Amino acid sequence: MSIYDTLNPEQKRAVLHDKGPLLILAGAGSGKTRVLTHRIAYLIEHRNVNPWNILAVTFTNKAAREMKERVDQIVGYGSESIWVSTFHSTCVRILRRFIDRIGYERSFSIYDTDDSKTLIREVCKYLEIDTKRISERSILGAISKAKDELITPEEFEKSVSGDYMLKKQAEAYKEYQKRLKASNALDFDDLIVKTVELFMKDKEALTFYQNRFRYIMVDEYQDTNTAQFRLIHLLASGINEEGEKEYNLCVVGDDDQSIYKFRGANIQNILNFEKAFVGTNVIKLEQNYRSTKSILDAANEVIANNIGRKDKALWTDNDKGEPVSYTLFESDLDEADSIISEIKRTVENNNASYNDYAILYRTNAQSRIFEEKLILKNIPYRIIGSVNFYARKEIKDILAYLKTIDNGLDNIAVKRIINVPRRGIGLTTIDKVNDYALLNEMSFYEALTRAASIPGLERTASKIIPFVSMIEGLRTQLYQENYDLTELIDDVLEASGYLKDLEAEGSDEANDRISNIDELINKLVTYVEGAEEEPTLSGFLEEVALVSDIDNLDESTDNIVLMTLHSAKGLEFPYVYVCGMEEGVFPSYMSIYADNPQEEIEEERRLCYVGITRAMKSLSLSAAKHRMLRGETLYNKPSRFIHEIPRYLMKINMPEKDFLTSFASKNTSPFSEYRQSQRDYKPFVAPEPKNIAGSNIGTLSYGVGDNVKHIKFGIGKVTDIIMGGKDYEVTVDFPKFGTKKLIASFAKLTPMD
DNA sequence: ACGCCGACCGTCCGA
DNA sequence: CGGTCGGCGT
Repeated sequence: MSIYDTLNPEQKRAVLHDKGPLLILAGAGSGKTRVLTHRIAYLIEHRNVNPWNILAVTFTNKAAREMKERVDQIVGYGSESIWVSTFHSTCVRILRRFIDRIGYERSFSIYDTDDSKTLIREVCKYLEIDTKRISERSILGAISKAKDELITPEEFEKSVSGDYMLKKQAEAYKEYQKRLKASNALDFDDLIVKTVELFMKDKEALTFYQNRFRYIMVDEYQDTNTAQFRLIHLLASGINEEGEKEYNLCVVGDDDQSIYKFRGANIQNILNFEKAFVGTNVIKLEQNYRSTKSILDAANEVIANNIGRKDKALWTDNDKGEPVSYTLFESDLDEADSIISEIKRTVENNNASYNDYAILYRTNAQSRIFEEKLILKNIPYRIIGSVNFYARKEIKDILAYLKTIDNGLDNIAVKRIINVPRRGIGLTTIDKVNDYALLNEMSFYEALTRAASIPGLERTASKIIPFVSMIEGLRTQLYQENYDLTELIDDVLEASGYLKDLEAEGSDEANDRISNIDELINKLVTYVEGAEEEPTLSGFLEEVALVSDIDNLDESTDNIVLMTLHSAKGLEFPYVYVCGMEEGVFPSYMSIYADNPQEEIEEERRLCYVGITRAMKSLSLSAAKHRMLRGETLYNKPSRFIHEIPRYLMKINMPEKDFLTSFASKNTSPFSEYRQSQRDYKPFVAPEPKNIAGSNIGTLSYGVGDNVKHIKFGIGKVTDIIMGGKDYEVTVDFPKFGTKKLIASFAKLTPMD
């Protein structure tokens, strides 16, 4: 009996697939990680593939780490030479070696979103862009979108015609990119873009990696953007010994779990994979090993409302389990309170432990209310993602010191710390130095070194010089032999006076900051001790830049975990609570009022599908009749996604008639009718209660008077709904086809808003 | 140069 | 609501 005998037939086919492109459509919980790891093992042990020739790309460090561990457990030898890493780390590794070929220095900095924001702010100021009219946010969004699509500043500029806003965005993109280059820095998107650029411009570098990566696996393929697709395509297009292109590319994904369109994910990458790679083998993994029947059925029913999916049907041999629970609370406070009390009760009755639970929500802001209750009740918890450790001020400050030492061209880093702690160097001084630097085409830091000769700085030069010599001193130390990186951070804290200032302050907040800095020191020590190669300052800084909060999730700690639905992708929990299931919250109002609501709502629905399929044993959904958002009370009706789950799969914790009428209640959004109604007040008239009788066969998403769409008859108006035996009979007036009586479950009528 | 305070504002998801 | 920014006084 071999390890491959434990696989189901489809899994086995995927694992034993030999050469050529392979697309694995892996439904939620269908054991895709298992397939990937076994496939790697199979290639090494039975196809004599050198582990060195395998590249596996994931989206998070956590996924990469887990894959490494699992491969290690089943492969006899050589697992350490398999290259398993995220898109971004893969690119950084490649660029650290070859980026000088496209005109950057190999010690480049990586800018995070904060740095990008600071930079674009400078750019807007320089270009005199009125950020009231064109927000920095929208410019950054446009730049990021362009980069995701591999559009250069020059191409962007050419593509815009008369539109003022686009013209300004093009200008800003150009200047932004120029300044990144001057700072020898890459933003997150650049990591991919510049690697593609390198491969396009330098055949030698490309061939080097094509020869190295003979077998490529990509996880979560549905979330790749155009740039990432291009990267993978380039890498996989190597020539084998026989002079042929083999495309030994195996991608795993699920179009139903594509939830990152907003950051450029291109669903066509998975939908058109077979066209992009001729001769693709497609394997569907449709057996779910994770969830109960009830949970899986609910997920299937919800996602069935999306059109244009790859055809697949997830099933399970698992027990039916408990029905999905749904509760409509009075308020967000009740919701949080009740969910936490319920968890506490179950855990205290020894029926589960805290780390069996996840509370999922649409937006990070929703975590606060839970956190307050959890602290109050003294329950251990962990919130993923709300405030990234590395986004904290004190951490960013210390890192800026390290970046300045590492890459003096990094203007954002230097400017951040030039007056932190206070050295009496104010804005006017900084502006003068900056002007001088721009005029003489040098970095901000270099201008600082010449402060004494900058006109108008005769007085403040005396404050700048000690700063420069401090940095120089630290830098010299760094290049000494046997100098330990962990000493450097201590020296920075000491020489800058940063720690002394905090200690002198003595407030709770200052003490918090000190312990955060201690934590950063710990991370540096861990890095130095665990580094695979010689630990370097650049190495530490890039590890820090590319880490996400989810990477540090430790499932063995006995905590309730709270996170967004996005962060939960790829995870599973015995008990899952999805809260805030209200129109305007989930699906978000942004999607409801978007230019293309159909498309955006479908993405929200996929997110809902992801949420539901995280649950193994029990799934609880909840909504609140009203909740507080930015100091305003909103009245939202329950989410359409609740409505899309058939009634028979749910246990509803309220009277049936309240459940049915709740969907007809008023929805107030701060961005549309609500604000408007405050200005020109119209008394609110409740909509007619929908003509739906209580039943156990599911509810309709439309009522009498609504416009609905029929696949053949088009749009019509519902004039009557009657209960007929075990189904609804719906009467609809179609302008072109007249009045039709339709059976609801067959007719598939979709409501028009 | 810097700290305080009130006005204003923006609203999601994330490596 | 909570963060940021700009004006003002020291």
